[in-house]
Amino acid sequence: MPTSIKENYLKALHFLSLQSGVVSLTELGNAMEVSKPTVNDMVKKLAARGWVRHERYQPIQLTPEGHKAAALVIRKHRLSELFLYQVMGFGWEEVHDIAEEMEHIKSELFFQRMDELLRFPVFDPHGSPIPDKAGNMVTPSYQLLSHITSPCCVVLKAIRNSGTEFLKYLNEKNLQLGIELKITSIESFDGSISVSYGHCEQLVMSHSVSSLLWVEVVE
Amino acid sequence: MPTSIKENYLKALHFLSLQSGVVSLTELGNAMEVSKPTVNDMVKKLAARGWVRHERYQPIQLTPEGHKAAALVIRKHRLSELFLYQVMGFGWEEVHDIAEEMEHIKSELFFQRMDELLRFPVFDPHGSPIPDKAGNMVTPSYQLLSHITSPCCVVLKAIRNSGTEFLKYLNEKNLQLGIELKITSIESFDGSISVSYGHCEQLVMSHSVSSLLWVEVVE
DNA sequence: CTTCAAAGTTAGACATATCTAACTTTATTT
DNA sequence: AAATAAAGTTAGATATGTCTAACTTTGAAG
Repeated sequence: MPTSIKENYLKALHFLSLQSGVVSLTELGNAMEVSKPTVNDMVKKLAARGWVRHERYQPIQLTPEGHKAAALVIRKHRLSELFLYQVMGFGWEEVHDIAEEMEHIKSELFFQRMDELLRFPVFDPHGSPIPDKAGNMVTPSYQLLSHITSPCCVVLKAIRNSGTEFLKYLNEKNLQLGIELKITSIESFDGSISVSYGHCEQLVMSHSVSSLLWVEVVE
Repeated sequence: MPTSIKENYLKALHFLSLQSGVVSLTELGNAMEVSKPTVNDMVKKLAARGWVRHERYQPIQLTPEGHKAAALVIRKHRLSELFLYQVMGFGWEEVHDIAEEMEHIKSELFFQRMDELLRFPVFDPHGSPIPDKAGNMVTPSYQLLSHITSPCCVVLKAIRNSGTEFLKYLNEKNLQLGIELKITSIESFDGSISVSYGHCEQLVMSHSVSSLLWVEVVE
């Protein structure tokens, strides 16, 4: 049985290994805000349970079982977020922190009922895919708004960061998932992007904002 | 901050001290299913935090702060039970175990929203009172069905034990809160009670069943 | 191809929550 | 009042998750 601390290590390993597939001890330690010896010990325990592969001085890799265990925690997290949003009426900027606690509830019944009530949803309130009971999730091929190189129309599909502050910023600007953004200009020197949408004539987004928004180009 | 383990000790202390106001180390150890030295250590920690009063070789007593801390955990538990029952559609026999996990969620926002959605309820699905945010709860003056001495009509108001097995038994017999029971006879030698209600002509309840049902006499 | 900083490991420590075995105190029983 | 069982305490051990300080390995730069 993974303790909730081990579940958090698994989640961190999952997200950190998205790019290269492997994770360094130091990276994991930074993500979990613990020292290197702590990570080192924990990685041994995770390896003993078959969730990671690790050889001395080598980077860490999640095993298929580790990936599945991580996905099932992420499933609980994202189902919780959607439940908080849809059933309990929380704002999308409030759900992450509460879901961070709910994801460690062990009762399978609880999440099964949630899943049913929400009609087996595939996306959470931030547009992230919800893994199914087997730990599989869809992998939409969105692009980061910051990667768009020429003016076009895009639809906002997902938010890369579910931190409260950033979501509050989006609320202020009336930016919700599904909204259509018309890109009017791209400043190549600082990467800022001007968009218009809804009742907003022009919003200039810095690169640090546009790099957190997943979009889909409208043909 | 009480860890979830300390919260469980506080709950146990609350329930065990209902009768006499004090609790022995041994009683608490039995309730928590831990050894006496473990209880002894924990009691020192609880005392250090001001939740219990304890002198060597003397019984343990919750302080007012301890009582309040316990009541706030019980509040989270009972709110969760009602939420699971009313909003999520669980049966009253399913909610206890899930609420046992939910009660340790720290987010105040979560329980505040629950409270609002449920319209500030005063009783959980088993008829137990829900403490308010200050830790105060109503104390209804019900009687145990097993204490009734002469045939009369009573209304089932609360269940003393929220264990799954007992509640499933009540489900089978179609016994719900609010139902009116006509007591037709009382066997003084074994304490069994015959009742009729709803579509049931006669049900003979053993003392062990009737001593778990809180009722109110109908005038 | 040596040097050296970054990455990783080891050793030893601490806090929490638990245990068993042995000892002390309290209170009841004769 | 002495004996004794029950209740409570102490001592010493274990598991988990964490730390700092010191040491080793790896790999990149000169």
